[in-house]
Amino acid sequence: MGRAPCCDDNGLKKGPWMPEEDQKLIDYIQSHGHGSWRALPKLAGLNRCGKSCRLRWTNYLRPDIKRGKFSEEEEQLIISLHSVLGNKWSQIATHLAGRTDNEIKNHWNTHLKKKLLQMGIDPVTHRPRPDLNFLANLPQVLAAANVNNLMMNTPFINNALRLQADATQLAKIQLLHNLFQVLSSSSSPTAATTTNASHLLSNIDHLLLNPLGPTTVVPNNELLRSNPGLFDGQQLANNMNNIPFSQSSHDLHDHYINQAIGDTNNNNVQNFMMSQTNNNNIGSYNSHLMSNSYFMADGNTTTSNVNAAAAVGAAPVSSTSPECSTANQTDESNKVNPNDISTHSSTSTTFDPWGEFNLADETSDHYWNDIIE
DNA sequence: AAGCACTCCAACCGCGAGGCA
DNA sequence: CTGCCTCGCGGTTGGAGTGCT
Repeated sequence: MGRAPCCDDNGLKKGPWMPEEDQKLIDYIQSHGHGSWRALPKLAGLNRCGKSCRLRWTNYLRPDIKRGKFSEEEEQLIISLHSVLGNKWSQIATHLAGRTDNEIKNHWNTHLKKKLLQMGIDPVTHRPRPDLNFLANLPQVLAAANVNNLMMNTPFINNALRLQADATQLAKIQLLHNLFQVLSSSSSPTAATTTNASHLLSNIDHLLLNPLGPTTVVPNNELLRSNPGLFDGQQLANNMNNIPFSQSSHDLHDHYINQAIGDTNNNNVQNFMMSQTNNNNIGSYNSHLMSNSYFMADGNTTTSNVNAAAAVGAAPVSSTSPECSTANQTDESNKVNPNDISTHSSTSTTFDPWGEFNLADETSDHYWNDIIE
């Protein structure tokens, strides 16, 4: 019923193509075009089904196919496009000249997916993975990110490395946010805890923007005393098992990027980024959001991000299009319309959200490593 | 050198969309 | 409107290649 007959039923050849078969296919298509793929094998003298011929031509023999290793730029573009389009390989392929959907799909499954996973990024959602397996690897990721921080001070920022640092920063944010949730949902909170948690939560917006910035402080000893299990690894793990990476965090991320992205001409954003960079935090939280929205906070754009944005602009993904209705699709409502780039504002702040808490000396990643370990 | 495990990618499979009678 | 047919897409597989013990 409506299905092309299986090759098996017709005694047609399957499996790898011989050079002679390739040549017959090339010769025929070059002189006649492919026409009906179903009819082609007979006309070309091939003992193959039309489907097999079509695949061989489109994935291998087509003259405009570019072979060889994927460049760094191509990889970045694939990642960017995948974050927008999901597993729409054919759509992604239209933006990489000479690459086939099959090739891109293979490269994604064999290389890029692993790369993202190693960086603690969920290859489906392009967000940091909320699971504890990632947290178990966080110290290594943090160590790697510290090395990468140096490279991120260069004008031409490597997007993959940026993503890696983003993962680190977001993992911290996630940890921070979940700690607050643990605090605020404590079954027997002390008055001090309640006050502290309330204060923290009321200022979480700022904390999310600047969780480990120059004014980083940690809760004082009273907070720790009243929550003896708070920084206990096992208890933290148990608690976090029950707390999915909260959507509200995502919303806050997007909220802030929407503010920041509109301010690429505003020195505040650049100053903020610089302050983060100078404090070895590189504003990667922002850059994650920027990369998700295709633009960098410092006003620079990477080729891949520009291309991705252009791709979206050129071929908008409609939520009503059946082509784009899979579960894998990224939520377009979270994306920033590049056309809106001048409509937002950002503020530079010196507000200290930790307020009542004592300053701590531990402002480095070691502090976080210790918490996690 | 042999055996095993793992990686990579060309090719296949099954499904759905769309055209057409 | 219905059913047949073709095409394209995304997921999966199998085997060649490679590295390790």
